[in-house]
Amino acid sequence: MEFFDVLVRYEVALWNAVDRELGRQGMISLGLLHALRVVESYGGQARVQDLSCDIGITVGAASKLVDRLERDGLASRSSNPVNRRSSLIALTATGQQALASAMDVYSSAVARAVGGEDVEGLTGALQRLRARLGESGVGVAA
Amino acid sequence: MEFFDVLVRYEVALWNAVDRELGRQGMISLGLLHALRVVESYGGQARVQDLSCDIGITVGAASKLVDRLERDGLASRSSNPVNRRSSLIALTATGQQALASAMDVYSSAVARAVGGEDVEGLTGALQRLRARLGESGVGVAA
DNA sequence: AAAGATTGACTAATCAATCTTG
DNA sequence: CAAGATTGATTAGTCAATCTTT
Repeated sequence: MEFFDVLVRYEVALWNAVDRELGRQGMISLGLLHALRVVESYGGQARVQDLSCDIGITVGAASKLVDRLERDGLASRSSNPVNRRSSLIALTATGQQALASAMDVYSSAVARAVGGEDVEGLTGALQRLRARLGESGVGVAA
Repeated sequence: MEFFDVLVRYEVALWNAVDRELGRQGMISLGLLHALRVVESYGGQARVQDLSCDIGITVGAASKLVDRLERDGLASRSSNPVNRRSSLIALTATGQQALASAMDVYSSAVARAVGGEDVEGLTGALQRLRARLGESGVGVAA
């Protein structure tokens, strides 16, 4: 139980700190950066569902998120030739630019935040826990 | 960097899973539970600032959160005799009840989610990182 | 003036309903 | 009908401005 509290508090604190650091240096918000990284990870073939799943928000929220990305010129939808129900989302040149410069600030902020702490073991433990969560059935309809 | 991604993804996934579990069993949301626990931790003497700090939201958001708690009959403000600028927030009987029954579901959900995994070392590591974050100056005006 | 809180305008989530394509 | 996405109503957050008390 204690574990959950500590995890949540640290995650929130780290997120907010990195987000403020991005803002102070004139970059996009961490929320947007997070989204752009997911889009990039699909190599210009991301679907709304992919964002929803990888970011951990609902499909509706992901759809509106893509609206904002398009409105801000960071990404664009194009029709999927294989399946006309969905569209494919790719970064624009502006989006790639914004991603790259924000990543510099992000990387150095995270590095500074964790300091010399050995974080590899921690990362592995969190990955195991994530796999465990899937198997646990918590939050899934009986 | 990888660390940050893994941390955020796990935290979001765990939060959502526990929140769904609470909902499925007719309990208050995890966000509300989180707030009630903070209020309780101050023993009926919580200020808006305390919620803001402990939850990691702005003071404005915390003020509105307390509005909702009052509206739903879970907590109430009373005037602080020592300092009339602030008021003191305490759980109502209904709030204590809601907290207690939600905590049962919450505890068993978290326990089930982490399974047999040894989480003590992990908790300690996260606490060290949190202290480290404060010292790092990330997200603080130069 | 600073500390504590509140409010208003705006931005992002949620869920449920809906529309389109397979 | 199922899969994929969008939309509308509601709920929570952010920031900046304001009000009261110290």
